[in-house]
Amino acid sequence: MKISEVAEKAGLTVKAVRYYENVGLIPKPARQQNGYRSYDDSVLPILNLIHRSRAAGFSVDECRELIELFNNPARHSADVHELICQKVEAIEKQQAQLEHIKEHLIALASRCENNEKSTCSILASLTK
Amino acid sequence: MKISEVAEKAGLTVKAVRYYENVGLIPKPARQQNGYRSYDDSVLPILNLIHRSRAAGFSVDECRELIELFNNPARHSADVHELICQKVEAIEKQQAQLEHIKEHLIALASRCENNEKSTCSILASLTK
DNA sequence: CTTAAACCTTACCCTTGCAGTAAGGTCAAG
DNA sequence: CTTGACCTTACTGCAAGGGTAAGGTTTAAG
Repeated sequence: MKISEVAEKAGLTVKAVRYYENVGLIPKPARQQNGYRSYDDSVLPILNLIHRSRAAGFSVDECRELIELFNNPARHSADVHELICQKVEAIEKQQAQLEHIKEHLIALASRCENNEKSTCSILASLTK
Repeated sequence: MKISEVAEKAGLTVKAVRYYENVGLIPKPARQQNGYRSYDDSVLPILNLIHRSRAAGFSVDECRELIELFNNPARHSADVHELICQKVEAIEKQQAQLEHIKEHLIALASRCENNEKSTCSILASLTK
């Protein structure tokens, strides 16, 4: 398989696949005579794992941990469970922050004159 | 005022103040004989605006828009209101995404064996 | 047979919002 | 006189690739 083919099968871009190789997430593939990367199917589970966990908000470094667990036959499923739960907590923290900011903005907006004049209590409040 | 003084008054780092100058958010200040930047109080409202709106999730470019409105005596307060509301909508979009991801992760975790064995339906699901 | 499209390669710059560091100048206190 | 706390510019780095250049290859069509 050439790179565009694995990329498409995994739902990734060619650029991304080469990037994951550069940062060591996936092993360096064999090369054809012409220098083209030559993949076999064994890379697909890892690429799928990367694609899905990136989409689920994991950083590339966190993907690395997941891949190590995936590659480790002596892993405990509880370790994977733990990683997922940590991510859920991180997301909840982020949600709380966003909620906080949103409420602040809504409070600002509600005090706004919202008309064609230049007097603006939002700007007044933000520059104080 | 020297740079560390304005920075502290606005709750910013010296680095950040110089950065905002470089990207044109604040005007280039006068210089003392020794080359040190010399600020007067007029920069403080702008720095406060930057500090608060950055904390509220605005990008530096969005801060630029706010500053332009702040500097424009012919502004309409409705325009400021509009910017805030757009930001609120963006935050809500982000919240919805996070919620989506979180639910996905929770669903994964709930199906996990969560024990000392290596069989892991999370990894199975992510690599499929 | 030739050419153009569609691949592939490496390598470098761009993004965001600064922080860190180097290498140096300046200023006040002890 | 020296130490320490400031200040200056300038360069590098972070995340996670995207965009582009400049070139080699292959394949389908004319």
